[in-house]
Amino acid sequence: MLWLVLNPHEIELRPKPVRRHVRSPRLKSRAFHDLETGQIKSLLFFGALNTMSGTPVVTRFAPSPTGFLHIGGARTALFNWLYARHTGGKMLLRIEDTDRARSTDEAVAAILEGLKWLGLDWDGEPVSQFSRTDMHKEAVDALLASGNAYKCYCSREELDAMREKAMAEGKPPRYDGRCRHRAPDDAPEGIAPVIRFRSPEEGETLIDDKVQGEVTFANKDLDDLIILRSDGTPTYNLSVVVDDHDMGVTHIIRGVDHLTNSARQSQIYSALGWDVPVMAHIPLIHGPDGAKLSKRHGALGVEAYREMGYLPQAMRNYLARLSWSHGDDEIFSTQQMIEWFDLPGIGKSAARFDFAKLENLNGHYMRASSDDELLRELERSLPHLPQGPDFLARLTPGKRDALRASMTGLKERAKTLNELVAGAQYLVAERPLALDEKAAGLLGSDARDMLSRLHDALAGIGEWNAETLEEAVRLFAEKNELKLGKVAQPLRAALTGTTTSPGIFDVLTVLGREESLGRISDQSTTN
RNA sequence: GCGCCCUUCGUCUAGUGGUUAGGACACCGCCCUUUCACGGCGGAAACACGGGUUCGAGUCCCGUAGGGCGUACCA
Repeated sequence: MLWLVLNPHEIELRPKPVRRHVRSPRLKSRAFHDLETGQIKSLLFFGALNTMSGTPVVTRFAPSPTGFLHIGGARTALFNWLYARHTGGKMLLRIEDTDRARSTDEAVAAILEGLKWLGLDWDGEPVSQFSRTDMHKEAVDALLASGNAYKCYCSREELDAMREKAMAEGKPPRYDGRCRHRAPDDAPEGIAPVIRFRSPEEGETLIDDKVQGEVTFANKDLDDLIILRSDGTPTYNLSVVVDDHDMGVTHIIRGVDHLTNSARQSQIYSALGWDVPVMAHIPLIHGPDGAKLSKRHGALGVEAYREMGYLPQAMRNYLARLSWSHGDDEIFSTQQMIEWFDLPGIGKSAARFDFAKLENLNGHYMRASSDDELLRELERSLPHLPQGPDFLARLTPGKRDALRASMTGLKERAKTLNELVAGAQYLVAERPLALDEKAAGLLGSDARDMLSRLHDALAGIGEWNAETLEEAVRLFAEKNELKLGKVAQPLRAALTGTTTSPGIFDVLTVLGREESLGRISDQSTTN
């Protein structure tokens, strides 16, 4: 809850009937329209109740489409989603595209795609804030009519000068209110005015935030903000209030960078005679070096994480643990996350993004996946992975079977899907295999001699399976008075071109007799 | 500059006046072992600093330092 503390003088000055003005026919009809769809009604029946007011919880995620969905936005979306799911409420999606110059359709698509990949769904259709400007303007008119807003004719030059002057005097840079008391008939010629909100000059505005606690702002530090641009389009702080109110948002969960906005919005809510939703301002995510997240420190679009081979469930789990905790629990299913998530579990300090931990979690989820699940996930992801398309092109049905058969051994050696692809390269490689440096180092002339003898020993095997192969290789090692490692490592190098792979008998089995013997032969002295 | 917020191992965090300050990641060592992993066991590692309040402060208060956010006709 937020509320506004007005000084008595301010209240007297203002025309009182704010409530009547805001009930414009349009706003009212919207509300009825919602009721007619039956959505509200069904919510009342089936939705969990917001303990604060007894109404169903409605959260929203409201990104601005000026770029991809970055990691901070993704976590904000996750928290909103989690809270809505936890309470049995709804999460709405609203695209804050009122800045036409900076908003793009590509960004909208990227945000939607990012949310879908993360597995965060929303209720209803995404709402374009820009499409609702008529309604926003009506609220501006209502504010104007009630005396809670006024026209300002100051030029940008004047405003800049104002700011510089205030800075020089060590005061907060703010609008000095010079048009605040201008008489309506005192309009300068030929200047398209902006509309400013008439904010209280004294007293303070208190935000009772579910995460930040009670935060107080002196009203003298909050200047008269522009709510309608000179081109007649509404600005963010006004639009947000109107939309959140109209869309029935009960809980606003967003980054702390909005805290000051919330103070101003709280004043607008009051002037409009509306209740302020429950607020929860969550800490931001910092880069690994503690500085603000930037493109160089992990503020990548979620699609970048997909390209790095992370699993959505790992991302969800990792993101959930940033500034939120449930005791010592570290790894939990999405279902548990929903059960456990609540606002009191959110801390106030910012968290650094740690790729090492994300990777560990990702490895955990890969290992925890069944072989089939992981194979499906990999196939879905291949188009997005750097080596994916090439790998996919080589993945014949037979090799896909081999991949499936090798998954158990492969997945515990990979922390990302990219590592999984790298580890599976030997399955799709063509003879003769290229050897990496370490593998080449393993294949001296002694080893190559040994390989030709081993080739002959294996060629005579009847049934080609892990058991018979292990028996044969161990026997071979014994006869040649070699430790198993002395045989297995060169064999691995010949079979995979690397020094790292799943168990060597599994490799032999999956590759099959012909391919295995061929690869061994390729590296033998006599072939 | 001004306003608001933050500060427990390197990192994410538990902790709500009395704990040997716990867990996880990362790191180090050992075990397992055909490689690499996985797994198991063990280790090192923190209450930013200074004042109060209290019989007793990581926990409450004040200050200092450091950090973050905000300060637009962006959202």
